[in-house]
Amino acid sequence: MELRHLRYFVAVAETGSFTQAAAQRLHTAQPSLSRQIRDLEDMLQVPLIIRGPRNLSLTPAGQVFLEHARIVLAQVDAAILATRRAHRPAKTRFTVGFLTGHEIG
Amino acid sequence: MELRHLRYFVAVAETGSFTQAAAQRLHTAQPSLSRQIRDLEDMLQVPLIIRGPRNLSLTPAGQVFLEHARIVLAQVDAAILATRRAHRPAKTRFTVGFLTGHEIG
DNA sequence: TGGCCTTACGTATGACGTAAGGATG
DNA sequence: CATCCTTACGTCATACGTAAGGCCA
Repeated sequence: MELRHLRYFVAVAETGSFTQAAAQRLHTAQPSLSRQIRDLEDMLQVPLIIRGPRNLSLTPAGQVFLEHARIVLAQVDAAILATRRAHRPAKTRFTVGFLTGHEIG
Repeated sequence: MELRHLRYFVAVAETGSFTQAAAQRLHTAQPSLSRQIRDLEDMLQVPLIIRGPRNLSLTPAGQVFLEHARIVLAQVDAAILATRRAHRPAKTRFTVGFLTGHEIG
């Protein structure tokens, strides 16, 4: 499993459509998206989405996975921010400089 | 960024060696691992590891990223467990069946 | 039959392995 | 010169796009 699967699944769940998610949010083709979601379900060995001809819905397991996936993706963003902040503490310079008096980045 | 990058980085950080991480934990070749870590640092635009000839150490930003990466990976595992449990609630069957009286999975 | 998802298939990006190179004690 | 990491390069897995095929109102 990779973050791509989480991003794709969240997009499908939130737009309620493979077509919408692919075109508007992921900028990819539907078949690729469909395949990745299928792969995700195969990995988990759990169906996440109930495909209807006109609309789709999440299984109970799909709703659980959606909540977790959102948290994971949010924490990845937080990790990036925190890491960059640790490297380049521009707006909190005193937290680095008040001891040694010199800058790192 | 993908989960692979987090897995690789954590393995390197915890073993303290590209060689050890590749052979013992990741079962891959060092050059591939080296490249993925480099890609990760390029994405973040933050150096994470200080390469020494005999040993390596983490930058402050690397330590921050390590903590976050561990959390993310742990939550992915938790997501998988929770999702499978939601699909196949064997040990808490009454939470599904006590209303409708029928089983899903 | 029109919209939506899936299957089939060819392409291409990139992850990986092998080999060679550079650096350090 | 022994060890570790990096660079170079060819190969292969697989993610992606296009086209065709169901399925259901």
